[in-house]
Amino acid sequence: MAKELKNFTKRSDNYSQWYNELVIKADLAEQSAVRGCMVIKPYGYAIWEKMQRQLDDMFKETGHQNAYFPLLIPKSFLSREADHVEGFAKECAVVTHYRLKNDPDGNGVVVDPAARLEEELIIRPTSETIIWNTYKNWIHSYRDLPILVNQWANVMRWEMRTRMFLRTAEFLWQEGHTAHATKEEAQEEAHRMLNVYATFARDYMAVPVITGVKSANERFAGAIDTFTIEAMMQDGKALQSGTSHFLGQNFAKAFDVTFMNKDNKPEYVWATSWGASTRLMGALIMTHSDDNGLVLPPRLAPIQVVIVPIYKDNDQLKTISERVEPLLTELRRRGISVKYDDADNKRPGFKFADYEVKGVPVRLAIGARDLENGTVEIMRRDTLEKETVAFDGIEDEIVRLLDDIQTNLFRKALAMREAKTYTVDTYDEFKTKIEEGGFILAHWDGTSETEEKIKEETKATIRCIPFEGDPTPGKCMVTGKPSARRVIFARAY
RNA sequence: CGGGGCGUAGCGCAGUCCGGUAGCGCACCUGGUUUGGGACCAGGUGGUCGCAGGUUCGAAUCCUGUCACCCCGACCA
Repeated sequence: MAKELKNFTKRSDNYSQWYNELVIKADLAEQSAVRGCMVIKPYGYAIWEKMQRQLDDMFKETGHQNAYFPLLIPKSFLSREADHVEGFAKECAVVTHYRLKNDPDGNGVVVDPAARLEEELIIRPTSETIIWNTYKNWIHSYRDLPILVNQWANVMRWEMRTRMFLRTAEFLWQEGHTAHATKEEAQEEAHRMLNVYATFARDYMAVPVITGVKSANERFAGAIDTFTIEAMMQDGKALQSGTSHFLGQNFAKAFDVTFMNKDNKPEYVWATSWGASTRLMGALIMTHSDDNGLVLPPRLAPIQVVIVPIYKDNDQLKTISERVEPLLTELRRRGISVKYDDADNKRPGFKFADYEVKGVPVRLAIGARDLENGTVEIMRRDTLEKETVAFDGIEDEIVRLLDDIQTNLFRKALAMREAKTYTVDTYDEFKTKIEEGGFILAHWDGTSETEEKIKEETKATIRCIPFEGDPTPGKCMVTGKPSARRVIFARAY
């Protein structure tokens, strides 16, 4: 076993440390010089780009268009919606000046006190306020509706504790902001976009998610309803991976956005917003990866197939390259991203280990022995199984294998979640079980007080009130009061 | 903001208790041999020891101050 792999922290030893090392060793990202911020490296960004492209296609298919709004938001905008301020005020970065000058004492530059802004600007923690301030000018009549806009942007939330991809001070995301003439239409939109996220998670990330609605405590600041997709990581903790909000008329009222309906009566506009961030990268990493490094689902892998030649001299390399050339062309023709790594400054063993850490789904190795026998060695990253197969017709085998890996990853993740999902009826049992990690289905009386008490005593929160699953009513495990149905509890990231 | 830790070469660390010429591994450079699971040998480059004071003939080491960063809590996607 290779030196570095031996030093690689195991999932079972320290899950957080394993995650951190993985992000760095797989070349996804690193800590930046700025507190709580992250540098996304080219390989990590390539994965994000694939996610972005796919999500963007799905947004377009559901009738949305992209636009861009400013990074800076006047402070007064943020205070218009009461709950919204409450939720974000504590974590906002604020721009107070617009100029620097040379330090009179000769110590570089200082903020020029003469250049103080009359009204401070907030670096957006989310864009509802600036967007609704803009929508006011866009919407006059029911004929202007709906507005279905999405923005790809960065936002900043000054978190006290950060972790790469899962919680960084600055993060990349998309935020959809829609405006509708009726309540029903807005509610439908919020559900539609939640389903887009759930489909994306399932079909592309191979991450099974539970869809549901958040309790009042966990609701987005300013929303009437927050819908969520919740995923389970391998340590049993929950990760909120995307949210969709039904905002009612809250922002329309705060920013005075009305339209004339068909009856020539003014009405407040109904709204939704929905977002998914680079946190999805964290979900992807933590769901599939193992003690050998990253494991990527083929549909999001920047490199789906890597081919490593094994040779003793240039003549051999030349023969192998000639053999491989038509295969590269054929795979690319089929839309498979393939890398032929004939770099001479790394030995094959190093390349094997390196692509494994980086999660490349399929690896081929071809050497003199294979040339003689008309074979090639093929390895799949998810199971690490290797076999030597006929070179002819390998394209079909690769296609089949990529497909199989994609399904297998989802199946494994789902099996893991099911194995760690428990149904519990008493609070005592709950307290024991929560220590093991995982999702707990339990009855809850629907009050914030009970939820708060459970959170304080066990660190577990209600992840969501699921849309699917057993809808049978019962009694709250804490208070014994009536419960409409079981909800999902877990400790969360 | 509370509680703990750390700061020494690009990275990971030892040296600090007990002051005496700055060390190790990885990486990097040169040459050679290698190439089917992270190669080996030989030689070499690279450090104001976080910063500022103080004690001392002499400080990475002792003292005072200060600044970072990391981990555990409170906050959160």
